[in-house]
Amino acid sequence: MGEKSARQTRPTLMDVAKKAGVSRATASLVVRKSPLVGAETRAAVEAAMIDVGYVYNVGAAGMRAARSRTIGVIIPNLSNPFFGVLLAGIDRIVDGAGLATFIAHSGESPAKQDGFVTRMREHGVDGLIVCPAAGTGDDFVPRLKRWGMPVVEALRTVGGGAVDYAGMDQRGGMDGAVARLAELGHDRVGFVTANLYHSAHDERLVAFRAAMARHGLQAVTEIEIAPTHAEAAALAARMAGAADAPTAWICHNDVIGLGLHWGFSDHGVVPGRDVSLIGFDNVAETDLVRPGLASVATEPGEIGVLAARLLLRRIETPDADVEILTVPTHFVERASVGAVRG
Amino acid sequence: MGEKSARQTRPTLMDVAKKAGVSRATASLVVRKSPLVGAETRAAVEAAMIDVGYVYNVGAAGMRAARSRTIGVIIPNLSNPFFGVLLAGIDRIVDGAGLATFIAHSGESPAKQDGFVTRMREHGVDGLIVCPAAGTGDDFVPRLKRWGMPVVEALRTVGGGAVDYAGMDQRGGMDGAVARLAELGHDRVGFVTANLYHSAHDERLVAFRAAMARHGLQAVTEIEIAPTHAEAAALAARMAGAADAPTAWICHNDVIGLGLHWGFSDHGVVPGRDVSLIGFDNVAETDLVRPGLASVATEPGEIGVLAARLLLRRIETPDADVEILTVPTHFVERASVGAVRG
DNA sequence: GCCGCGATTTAGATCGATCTAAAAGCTAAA
DNA sequence: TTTAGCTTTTAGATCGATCTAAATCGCGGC
Repeated sequence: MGEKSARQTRPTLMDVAKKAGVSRATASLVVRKSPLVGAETRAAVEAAMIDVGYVYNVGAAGMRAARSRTIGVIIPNLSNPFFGVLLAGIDRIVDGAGLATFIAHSGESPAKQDGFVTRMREHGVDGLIVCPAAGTGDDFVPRLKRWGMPVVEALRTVGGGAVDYAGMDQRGGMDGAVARLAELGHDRVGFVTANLYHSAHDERLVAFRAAMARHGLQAVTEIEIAPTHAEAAALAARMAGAADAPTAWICHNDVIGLGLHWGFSDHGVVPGRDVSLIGFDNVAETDLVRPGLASVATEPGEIGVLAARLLLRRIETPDADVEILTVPTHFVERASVGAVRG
Repeated sequence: MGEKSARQTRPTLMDVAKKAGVSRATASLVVRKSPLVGAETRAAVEAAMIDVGYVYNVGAAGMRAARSRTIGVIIPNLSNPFFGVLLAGIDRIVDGAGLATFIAHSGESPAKQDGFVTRMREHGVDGLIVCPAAGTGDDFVPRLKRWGMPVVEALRTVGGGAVDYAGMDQRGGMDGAVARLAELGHDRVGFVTANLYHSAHDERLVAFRAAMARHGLQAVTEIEIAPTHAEAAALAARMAGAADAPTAWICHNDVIGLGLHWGFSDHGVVPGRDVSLIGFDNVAETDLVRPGLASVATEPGEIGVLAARLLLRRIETPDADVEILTVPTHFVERASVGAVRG
């Protein structure tokens, strides 16, 4: 207080230049690490920068250079740790490349998502990584491309358009899961899917049907519920006493899988003995329940890394060929899976 | 392709002004919703904006106006869903105020955290919400304030300096937990804390001791471990057979609590019957394990909302009095807690 | 008809960097 | 000594908005 009456104003490149006895342009070359400046000039400017406490102004720089050194990420649901890990993977690569990340939480709402896209455009982000909210319209990505925005889709894709994509190969893990069930003698297998419609939703369902057909099993039931622990537990309660219920269940994700586990256990149906359960995503909690929940492992962190790399490449070379990257998935067996009771 | 050979260039306020037949300055007043412009002029400009497909350039605006309409958030660990919920709370308020959020993941590393602070300053964020990484030095916040950066601490605080803070009142929930244990006849209670040193770590320990003293109980053991499921399970394995082990455990967080639950269960020590367990944070998973893990409920989303409000206020009025906000916590009983075995 | 006053509108400077194109320095060849 | 050809440095325009201070427009009162 009172030390300076004027609102404090940060030193600019001009101040640095003056201090170092060079021109603004030369100082600018130094901050950009251009090879054009002489060694002693560079040293003098760098010393001056420290001396005056210079802080680079990315905004001003980006204005002239027409790039913000900023990207945007739109995530549908931050309270799912799965997306937290994805985000951490993205951040690692993006930060390593010297860019900063805007984050937005769509809450699975396409309307909110559109709002964020506008905001990101206003902020002039250099590119966007999107995991589209369930129910996103087919025109979403084409519109972004029409605006010249570099885009990468992660985990989910909409509209089937030609756009870079980083996701997972659902089939490998699904096949492993179904194969194991077949081996254990299960022939009536149910699938529980979520009522959020997006590409991963469909892919897992399709992968399930394909794997079942491949192993000559019949899908007794495909049920769709809201992906919450409580809804899944309620479903298990209904199934616990049902005649001709499947002897094994595969679930769209671990939230549903853990919920079924809860519901069955509470009704005296022991997973791994009376019913077999398999989830998807292999989150940390699958190890905590007794018996442990078998699950298909996916690598959200790795997918984040790939998505970020794709985006950086797209920003660098906007006309590069579209690339689709998938990381493999694999079945992780735990005690929730057992031989069919006979 | 080929429609325009020139690299596409976004329309500017100048284009809008020309289209509407007004000056750049007037158009600027319209986008800023100034009451100075006449109704029909405003309408004409707004029509022109839509007509030319105008996108506001926040960067350019911020340059002159010396504010970026941007804030930064530094989070220690995105894979913990607790922080995801915090982030969602922050985002809701910040977005509502028309600002965008930069997010950074320190991974509990003070060095990475410093790097992010630099990046945020370079981007000219209007303020910062920080949940300081464990081990952050006492000078961290004072340095930020010296730079004139509006700061709010969330969940954790370092250096005890005068700075806005949004956190939780650990004592209420802790007291509820200890009171219930006393009522059930436990008199030997252990506490498991984490080896990550930050204010919340200390607060919970202090709250534990105070509550124990208040209820005339003795703290048999205070153990410090790495906060992972596996470490906690290993601890439980060691304790399962130990003579004079506590009859009840309270844990720094649910990760440790769930890990103990796992370890005890695997060694035939049944939570709620042979030992009582209480966690902290009341994450969704406490309901999934059998018996359910009792826990102290905290509200990360609510804390995020408060932190965001504090920051917006601080940005608005930099000289406002420092405010410390805490949301109450409360004990949530589940079957992992039971009467001491006689 | 002229003046004053509130309501609108505007020209021009400005924010802090980058870009372009040209100037200045330097060495070595003619 | 001059010149060609580097390397290094620089002046000045520029990005797209906001700000300041002044100009312009209407309109009622003298």
